[in-house]
Amino acid sequence: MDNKKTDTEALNQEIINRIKPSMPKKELLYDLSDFFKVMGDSTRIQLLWALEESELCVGELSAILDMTKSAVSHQLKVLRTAKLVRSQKRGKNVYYSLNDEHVQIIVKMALEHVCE
Amino acid sequence: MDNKKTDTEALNQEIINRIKPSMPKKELLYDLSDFFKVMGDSTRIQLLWALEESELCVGELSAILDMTKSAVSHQLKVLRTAKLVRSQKRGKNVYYSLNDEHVQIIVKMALEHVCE
DNA sequence: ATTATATATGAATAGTTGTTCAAATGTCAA
DNA sequence: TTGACATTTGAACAACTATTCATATATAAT
Repeated sequence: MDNKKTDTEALNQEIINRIKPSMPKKELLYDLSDFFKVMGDSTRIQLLWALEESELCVGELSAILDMTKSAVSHQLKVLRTAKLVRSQKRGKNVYYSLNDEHVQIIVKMALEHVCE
Repeated sequence: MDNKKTDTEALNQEIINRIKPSMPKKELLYDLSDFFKVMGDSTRIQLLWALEESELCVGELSAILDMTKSAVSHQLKVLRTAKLVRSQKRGKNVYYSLNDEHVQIIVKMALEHVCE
């Protein structure tokens, strides 16, 4: 009897058939990678790092990071859209604070990975 | 006596002076954001996800992800450079496996954030 | 040696992203 | 209202990234 496939390919198929259905669905996949994309910028990490210490307004964050208020505001919008921070207007200022407990733990984990 | 600054700016300076020195150094910052950048791609997340189940070669990964072997190989190189996977040549195949325990925990944490 | 298979690589391209700049909005004080 | 301050926004530009395609390398079998 003629096996259509070479034996290397036969070996593959078994494990492929087992793992392929256990892969995450597209939507979850995008949500996951989008989350990491948001974390994958040094400006945004600095913002989260600072906000871990205290609620801060845009001007203060801009002074702490040594960056334009505009650049900071743009990045805060990204963090807000990702629901990682929340904002609250008080007078002329807009105060930002952390919105998610997971983030601090994830950053800590990443630190352990990076510092080894 | 003449205060050079308005009172809104005076309020700022105190908190800025406290937080600014506690910010992470540039190098750590880049290491951190580089790590998240690597995770911030759905193809690479799929690769890590699959490798969590078993050691796999490029052809198998390419079949599981439904992607070109070339594209998979390119992304595996990124993961290898980031030391998230390691490779081992056996015969004609190159087998990849996870190289870091932190990653699985971090992905799990990110999942919890994303699925709420 | 030649052929087939497995993987890696480089160049090219299309798409995405972060910062800057200028301008708009909103808030308070005089 | 006018002016000063705080923040947001949109457009533009440069830098980066993921995939494709063609090709190169390496291993095994004939």
